[in-house]
Amino acid sequence: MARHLITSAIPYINGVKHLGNLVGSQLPADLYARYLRGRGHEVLFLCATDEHGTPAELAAAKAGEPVADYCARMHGVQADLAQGFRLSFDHFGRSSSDQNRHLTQHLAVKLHEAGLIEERTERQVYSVADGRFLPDRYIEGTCPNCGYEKARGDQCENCTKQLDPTDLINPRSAISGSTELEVRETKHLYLLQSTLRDRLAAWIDEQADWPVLTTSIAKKWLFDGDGLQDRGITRDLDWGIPVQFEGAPWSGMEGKVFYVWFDAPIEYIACAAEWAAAQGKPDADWERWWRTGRGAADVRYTQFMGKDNVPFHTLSFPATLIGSGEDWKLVDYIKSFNYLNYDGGQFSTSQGRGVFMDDALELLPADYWRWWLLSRAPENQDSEFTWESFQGGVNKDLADVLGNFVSRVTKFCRSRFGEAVPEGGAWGDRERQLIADLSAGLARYEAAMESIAIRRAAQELRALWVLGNEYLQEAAPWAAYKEDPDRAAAIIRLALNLIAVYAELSAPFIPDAADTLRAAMKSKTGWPADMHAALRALPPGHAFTVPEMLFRKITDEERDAWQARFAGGRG
RNA sequence: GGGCCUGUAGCUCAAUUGGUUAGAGCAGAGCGCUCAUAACGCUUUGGUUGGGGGUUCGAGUCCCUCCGGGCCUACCA
Repeated sequence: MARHLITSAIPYINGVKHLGNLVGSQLPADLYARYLRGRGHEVLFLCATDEHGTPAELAAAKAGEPVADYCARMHGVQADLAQGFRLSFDHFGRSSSDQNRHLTQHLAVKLHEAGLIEERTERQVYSVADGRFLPDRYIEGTCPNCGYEKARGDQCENCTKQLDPTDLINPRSAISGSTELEVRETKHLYLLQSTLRDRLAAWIDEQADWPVLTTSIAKKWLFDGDGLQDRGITRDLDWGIPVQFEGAPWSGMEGKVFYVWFDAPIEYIACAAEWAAAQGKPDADWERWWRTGRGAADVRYTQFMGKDNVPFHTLSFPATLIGSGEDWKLVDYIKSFNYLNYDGGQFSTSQGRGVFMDDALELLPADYWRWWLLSRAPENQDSEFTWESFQGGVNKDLADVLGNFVSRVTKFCRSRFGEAVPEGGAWGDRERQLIADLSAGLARYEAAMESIAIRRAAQELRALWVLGNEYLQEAAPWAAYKEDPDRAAAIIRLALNLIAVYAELSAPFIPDAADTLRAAMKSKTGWPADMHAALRALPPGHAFTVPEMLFRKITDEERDAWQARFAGGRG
C-alpha cells in the first residue's frame, strides 16, 4: 500500500467548463484516484476552483455581482457539476481561501528571503474609463501589420504577429471600448526564475518517464532563446491575494495582488489544508502529504492537466517550491493531455459551441460521458467529439457488451433458477480457461492503469467484458439446461460472480453502474486480486436482483437532435 | 518567424523504441446462437504506413526533402 497525492488542474471560475476541460484534467485524475483507492492505496485527491484574475472580475461585473459573491456562487455551481460527474475529490477547494492567502503570502516571503524576488518598475497601459490597468490582451486596436481591426494587444489573431499594446493603431479598451488609455508606471514583484534554471533543468532531466508532451514543453521554456525568463508575480487588480500585508518585506504594493498563476498552484497545497480544516483534522494531517520532513517523503504525487498548463507546473510552481528553501513535496509525475475538439472545430465558450458539463448531465447520466471521454482521452494528440462516435461508443461498449451481458445472465438465472446464485455442477476446462484469460487480461488492465495509459486501460477493460460474452456463447447454459441443469447452474454461478467482478473492475470508469451492479448482486467483494477466488465470492444460495437496464441506447433521433442543438449559439 | 507534436484500413486508434506476414474496435459482408437491451459469438473484406529520396542485412519506426493537420511562443487562465 502506497500513499498517492493526486491533483487535477483547477478549473477557472468564470463559467461552466466544457467536456474538453473535463477530460483534460479532472476526469482522468478521478479515474486514477478511484483506481488507486480500489487497489487499497491511501489517496488524497484534490481539486479547487481558480478564482482570481481579470476574467473573474469581468465575469462578475457582467453578471452584476460583487466578485466575491460571483465566485462563491460559481464555486457552488462547479462543485455540483463535479458531484454530478462523480468526481471523487477528497476536497474541492477555492484558491480564494484563507489557507491559500496565508500560504501564498508565506511563500512569497520565503522567496524574498532567498533573494529570489525583485521589485521592478514597468510601464503598463491604464484605462481611465475602466479605472484599471489592462492586460495586453484586453487592449484592442488595428494591427499595424495586416490592418485587422480587432487585433489584441498581445497578438493579432488574424496574422498571428506578436504585438506590443503600444503597436496598435487606435487602441481601445476591450472591456469598455474607451480610447482614453495612458501608459503609466507601476511597480511589480518578479520571481527570479532564471537563477533557478539549472536546478529546474536538472530536476526535469531526472523525469525520464514523463510524457514527451510534458518534458518538451518544459525544455522549450528552459532553453529557448535567452532561456527561462523571470516572471512577474503581481498584478494591478482588486480581486486576489494582497501583496501588501502585515509582515511583508516590501512596501508600496498597496492595491496589488498576486498574479493568479502564482497563487493557483499553491492552492494545491492550501486545498489540503482546507481539507484538513473541513475534516476537523490538525495541520499535521495535511502536512504529511506535503512536507517531506513531516511524512510526505513516501508520497507519490501525480498531477493531471491540459497541455496549456504544463509550463506553470513544470517550471513556475516548482520554482516557487524549490526557491522557498522549504521541504515541499515536488510532483513525481505529470500527466498532460491534448485537446478535445468538437465536431470539426474547437469547443467555444464564447460561441456556445459544444457540450458543457451542465448540458451533458441534462442529456445522460455521468457514466455515459465518463466512458466515452476516458476511452478516447486525447493522450497522444488532439481528439474529436462527434455525436456519431459518442452514440456508437456508448451503445456498443456499454449497452451491448456490458449491459446486455448483465441482462442475459441475470434474466436467464431468474427464469431457470430464481433470483439466487444456483447450486450444483462444477467448473471444467472451459471455466479454467476463462479464469486464465481473465487473469491475464486483468494484469494488462492493471498495468495500463498503473502507467495512466487511459485509452489502453479502457480497451483492456472492454476486452474483459467481451470475455464474458465469449464464454457464455461457448458454454451455452440455455442448451446445457435442457440435458444437464447442474452444468447450466455452474455456468450461471460463474457468470453471476463475473458480474460482481465487473462491478469492481469497472468502477473507476463508470462508478454509478458499478454501484448498481453491486446493489443488484448484493456484493462488496473489492478488487479481484485472485480471480479464481473472486469468481467464487458469491456462494450458492446468495440472493440477487435483476438490475434495471444498466445502459440505454442513444437513438439516431436523439443523436441528430443533439448535434443540431449544440452546433453553436448556446442559450 | 522559431520550437514541438502529428499523418497507419471507410472512421477512431495500436505496433514491446530498427526485427517474421503492420494489428484492434467501429462500420461493411457471410455464418452461427436464441439466454439477452434485434443483443451475443465465429469467420471475413479492407493498408504502396501522406509523396519522394537516403541510411541499413532489415524502416511505420532513423536521416533529408516536399505536402497536409495541430499545439506552444511567457500580460487569458
